[in-house]
Amino acid sequence: MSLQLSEQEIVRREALDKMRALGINPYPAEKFDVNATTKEVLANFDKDKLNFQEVSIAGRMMSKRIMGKASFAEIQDSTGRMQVYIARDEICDGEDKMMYNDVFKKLVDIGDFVGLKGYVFVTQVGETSLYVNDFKVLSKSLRPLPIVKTDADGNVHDAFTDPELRYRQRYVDLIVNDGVKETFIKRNRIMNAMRKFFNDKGYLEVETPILQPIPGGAAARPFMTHHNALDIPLYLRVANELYLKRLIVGGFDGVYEFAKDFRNEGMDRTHNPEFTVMEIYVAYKDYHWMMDFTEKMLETASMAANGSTKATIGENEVEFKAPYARIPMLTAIKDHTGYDLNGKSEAEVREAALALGLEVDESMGKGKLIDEIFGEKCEHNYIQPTFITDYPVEMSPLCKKHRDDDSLTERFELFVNGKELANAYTELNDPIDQRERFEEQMKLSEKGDDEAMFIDQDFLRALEYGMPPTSGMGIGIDRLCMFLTNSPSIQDVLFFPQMRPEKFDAPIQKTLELNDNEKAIFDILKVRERIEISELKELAGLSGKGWDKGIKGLSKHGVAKVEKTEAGVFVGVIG
RNA sequence: GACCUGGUAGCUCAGCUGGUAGAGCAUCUCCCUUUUAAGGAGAGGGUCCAGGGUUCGAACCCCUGCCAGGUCACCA
Repeated sequence: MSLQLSEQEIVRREALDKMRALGINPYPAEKFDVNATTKEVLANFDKDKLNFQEVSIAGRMMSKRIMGKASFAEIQDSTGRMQVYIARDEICDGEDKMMYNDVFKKLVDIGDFVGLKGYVFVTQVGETSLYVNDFKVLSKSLRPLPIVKTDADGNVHDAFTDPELRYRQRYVDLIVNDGVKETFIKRNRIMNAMRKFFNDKGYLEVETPILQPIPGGAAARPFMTHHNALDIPLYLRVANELYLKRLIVGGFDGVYEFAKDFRNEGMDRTHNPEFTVMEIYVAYKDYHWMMDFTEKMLETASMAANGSTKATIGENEVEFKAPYARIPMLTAIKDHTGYDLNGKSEAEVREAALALGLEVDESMGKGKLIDEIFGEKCEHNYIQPTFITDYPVEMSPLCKKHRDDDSLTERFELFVNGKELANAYTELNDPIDQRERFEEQMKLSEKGDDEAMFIDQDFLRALEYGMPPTSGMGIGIDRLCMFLTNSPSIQDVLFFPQMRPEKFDAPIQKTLELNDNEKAIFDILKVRERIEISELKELAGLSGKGWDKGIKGLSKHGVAKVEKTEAGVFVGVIG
């Protein structure tokens, strides 16, 4: 081990050894009984009632202010931080002042876990604090934490802000940055509220396969993997739609799943290769019903997150209170471009797209063109939650045709803050129509569309047994959390966003400037690691002088070592 | 994938037209029983992302690469 340790890391390792030398276990096994959190104490302490007189708290030491025989420190637990007062003669019995002078003052560092017992009081300056009379080391921290401070005016000093460090070392981000935990707690509250909303209606939470032989249910590029025992390719799911509908065929009235989906596509502020989607399917409903349902669900989620149906998203104030505007797609296009595409031919739609300055190509059919116009000219305008309804049939191969117009489908997407949040259908349950739609997807695939859907024969078989009229909806949980926590990047609502793997330094051959002789010898040693000296000399093929200089140089650099043993003289690499 | 910006001490950042590295906090030493981002005084700490090039001399200029962030494209 030739780890490059910083001065501060060395100091902490030395402190660890000194603790052990003093008979203090820096990593004790036994439990430490906690009977209060800092949050409870700060919220409920009343100096007239004299409550919290036998308090036991535990957490990380986050600051230390030593003033001779007494000190102030801050302890951070899962709920927050509070100040503690530690006086030498309180934590040390009799003459032995080791616990204060050595352990607390010198060997305990910022970031160490400690357990503290004592009573709560208010200092002269008016801060509720713990008067410590017992002090125990619970776990030593070997790396220095960034020290983030907030002054009386709320200004943050030395904030830990580098996004790369924050995402790669989320644990540090969570320790030192206020508000990070809150985002993830809200995420949990949002999902719990949705779950309760569904369960209260009697819908069943289910789990369906992530490893799928056919990645169906969405137009997206899948991740591929391989199962050894079956010797078949498997895909990570891009959606769970087709499996959930099979369950509706099977007789459930409502099923839902919070699912991780995987798409092998680009990454940016709103896309992570793995992401969470909630999909729900309810029998005997249509997309109008689903709009009512979605509104109420979001109202509930917003209340759970923020205690309000209003949410601030960047510059915008968004109102999640139902009902939301419902605008057919062609109306939206007419509103924002002036073109009425109702009943127009593909050629006419293409003309309109060109006139609007869009890039179009021959492979784009009418549906794709309409979608393109909407995406470019309309989408970003919908800041307040808005249902855009009735999409062209070509764009929606799993959606039932519109009851009044068979060039359209009974589909809606919900837009919030100019971005798509949810997608829903009156589900296609006509197995013959479904087979034709899949076949159209095949044609697209043959034309070169690499995300056209595969034909899922088993799914078609299931539909042939009969699926009740059903409405289904999918919502991006990460995006919803971004909105409800006002996070500008998906990375802020994922604990561990995908990053290029970090390279950890290989300790060997760093900072070393080897000359040619040294290099010739070292190249052999890298492979052999330990080798008899005369064999090494022969393999290196150097002149007598070159050999001599090379091997001495390597020893001096500390990368190789010559050892004389009973069995002969050996050269080994020093890791 | 294209373009823009950045990578300097544990953290946040300075570093001018190139002259061989600086601050605050953290760390270490000493002094001090109630201090509020910070008690006082002093000290140590750096492969300036990596590799090449230009130059008497490079953290700085040029080239290549790595990593990250942003914008766009692709994509729900």
